[in-house]
Amino acid sequence: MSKAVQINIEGQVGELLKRNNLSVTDSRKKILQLFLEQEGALAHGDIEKRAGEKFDRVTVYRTLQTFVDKGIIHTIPTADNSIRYALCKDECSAGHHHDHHIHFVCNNCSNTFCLDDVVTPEINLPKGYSASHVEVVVEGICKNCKLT
Amino acid sequence: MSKAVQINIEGQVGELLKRNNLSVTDSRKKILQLFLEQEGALAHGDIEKRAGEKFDRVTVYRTLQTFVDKGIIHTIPTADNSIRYALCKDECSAGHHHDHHIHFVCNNCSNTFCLDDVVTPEINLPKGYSASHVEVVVEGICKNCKLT
DNA sequence: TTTATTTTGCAACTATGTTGCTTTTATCTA
DNA sequence: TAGATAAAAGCAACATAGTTGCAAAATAAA
Repeated sequence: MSKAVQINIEGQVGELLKRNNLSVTDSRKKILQLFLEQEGALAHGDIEKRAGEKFDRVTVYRTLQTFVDKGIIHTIPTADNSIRYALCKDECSAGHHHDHHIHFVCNNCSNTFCLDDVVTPEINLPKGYSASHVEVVVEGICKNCKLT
Repeated sequence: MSKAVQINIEGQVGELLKRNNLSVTDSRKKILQLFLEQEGALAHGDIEKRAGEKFDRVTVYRTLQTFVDKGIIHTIPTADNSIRYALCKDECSAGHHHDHHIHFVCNNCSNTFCLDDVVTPEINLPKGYSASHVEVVVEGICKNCKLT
């Protein structure tokens, strides 16, 4: 990553935290930075590793929970029972997530992506059922891994 | 449950195990019976509790894994990071699951149901992505919990 | 019924997630 | 900018979830 982009991300991080009424701390800056630098989603374990063993495990848990609560990141359930986290788009706010896109898990690189342009389909439920949220996770091969 | 139905289920259980080349043991019978008696899906914890503390935790893990491998049950990922298990329809076989239905998690009773009649929709993926499996989990209120 | 194979239970271990409390850090205000 | 106040981090201890190796027990086969 170029120096210019690096500086830009550092600027974004402080902004984003303040906009959500969060005090700006080292761990929050570092973890948020990881998300901004990263194309796909991150699991808790990834973050612990990539934060350079600088922060306590508990801090990572609490930071992620705070970010979810504030609508900065959202969770993605996957078949292997390991929750992934990814940045929300701007429409999300504290206590109110508005992510209607689908998620894609690559069977090759095992990265998880938000496909922001693919909205969740309407599901025709049987009589008596009513939906409040629809989660779609597609498994397959991502565009970086496809055979050309 | 009536006596007649009970006997019928016990019969099914042995059949189902033999058909899948599994030796018929107490724990397999008991756990499979739980699934047959149950409308919704079961989490690992449910099974441990409802098997009456008769079996070792490890046995439950291994039995569930065996059933998944043989195509007797399938897993359902949920947002709270607790995998649920449910019976497969007959089309599934060892190493080859064919479940194309969607799953429904009730926010009231927190039961999980397979909606076998609702097939997973076609998803239009961006260029470069290819899908091998689509998982749809709908949250909301189930037909047993709806206000009438 | 005996033998061979599979499965279970146990013990120990690793990983994952949570809670209470003290110390440290960030923010607010004078 | 320094001190007061509020928030977050770190630590320790704990709770839960999941795994592995191995000996004992149960099942299936001969």
